[in-house]
Amino acid sequence: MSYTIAEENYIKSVYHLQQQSGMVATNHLAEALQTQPASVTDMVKKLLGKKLVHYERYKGVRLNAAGKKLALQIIRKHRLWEYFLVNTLEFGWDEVHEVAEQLEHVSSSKLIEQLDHFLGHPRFDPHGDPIPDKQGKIAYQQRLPLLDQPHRTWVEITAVGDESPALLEMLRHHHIQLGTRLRILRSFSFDGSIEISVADHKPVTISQQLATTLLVKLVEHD
Amino acid sequence: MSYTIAEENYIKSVYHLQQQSGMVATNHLAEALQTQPASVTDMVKKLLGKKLVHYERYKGVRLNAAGKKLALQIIRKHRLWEYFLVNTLEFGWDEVHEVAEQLEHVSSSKLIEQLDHFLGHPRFDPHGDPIPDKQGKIAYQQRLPLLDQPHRTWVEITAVGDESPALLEMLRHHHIQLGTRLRILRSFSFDGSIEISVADHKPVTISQQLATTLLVKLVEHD
DNA sequence: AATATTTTTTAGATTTGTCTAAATTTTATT
DNA sequence: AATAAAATTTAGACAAATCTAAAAAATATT
Repeated sequence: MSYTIAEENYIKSVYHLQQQSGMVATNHLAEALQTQPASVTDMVKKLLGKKLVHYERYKGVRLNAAGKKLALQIIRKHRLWEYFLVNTLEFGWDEVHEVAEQLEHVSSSKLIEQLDHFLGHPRFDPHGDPIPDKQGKIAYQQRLPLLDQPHRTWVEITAVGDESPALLEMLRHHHIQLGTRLRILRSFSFDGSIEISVADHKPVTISQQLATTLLVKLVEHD
Repeated sequence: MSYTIAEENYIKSVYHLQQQSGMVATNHLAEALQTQPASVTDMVKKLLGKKLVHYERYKGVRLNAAGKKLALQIIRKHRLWEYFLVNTLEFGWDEVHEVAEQLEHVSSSKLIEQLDHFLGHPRFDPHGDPIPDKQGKIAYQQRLPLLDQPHRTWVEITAVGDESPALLEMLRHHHIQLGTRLRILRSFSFDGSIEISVADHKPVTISQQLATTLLVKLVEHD
């Protein structure tokens, strides 16, 4: 079976939306896809016909096993291409989404497996989101807001909460990227900002907003 | 201006067909695109509306300057992706066309320029066809049938006449690829086959058909 | 519980790219 | 030059994916 670009985009959106709310509402999907609720109803019926979703009138959609499998394949392609764009073609983080949206719809299993091989089977994309493997299996990793972490404990950046150029600029300024190790030294109650030390550089202060956007895992540091 | 995949495929086909016959016939295009003549007429009118072609009823189509420019951009993308698939992702020659047909429609000028840079600005694709540069300029190279070349003169393979797996298998068997140097030692009138020496290996005999499919340029050999 | 509001679906229309069948024009043949 | 054959275009239809406006169902409010 092969699917149209529109179908694939719906499946991907349902997947992302149902991570939060078990059943996805028509209006919610319409907003995510920047389309009209009536169009969503039409397409959902088509996906039901193709046995990719569970659906009952007025109740919402949910992927079935086949739909989930397809969603993971598409997300795998999207994130592998993002990794390629950033690591091989030297794109910035903030420039990859739109292009990956197009590349993810190219259908060739050989292409994607060879790309995966060439890239060295990466498990996380440039934003820290996991890349499903060929079987759809996802590697999990802690993604805790930096702000909530205990002081003086070493942590490592695992993901970022948004993909904006503004955040990228900020992180470059502070020499922070995925995998960077740092720890909180103290926090300021005045504005919620925190003082951190990145690797072995001298301490710097970052805003509460930034500290909330950075996601980390706990690490043992030597 | 941006164009649909269908429009891009028509433009590309017109470009290739008009290389031979100045004006492209409706039936000819229909056959190349595996569609009906009536569909071609419809689309050609649309391309006329977008000012990409010259067209007169019952007379045929021809690209104008804008159409040619677009065609060269698409061909550039197609051939750069083919080069990538063969040289970076280790595809065989004969496996790339279908995938490149999809990749060529991804629209992002940054993508294609970064890809070109990563690949080292190749000027010829894996079949020996020239890759237009950013401005649409094409590098020319001799493409003479090996069969017609004078005996004992060194030549270099510049292109191949088809993209079949069968030809690829044949060339791998003889250790021949693009850039390989060889010369004709003698020819046999019985079946038109020729004896050649490839690089400094011992002489082998190849069929007339193969010798016609291999395209070469003359080189000075030391 | 009745009514108002929101959400969702249905009905009917539109655009893109295609099709078949019939009509028209061009080209070839007698 | 008349006629036959081939090529091309027109007319009308269809599937995919979307839209707007109206109807129906579910939810919230009084």
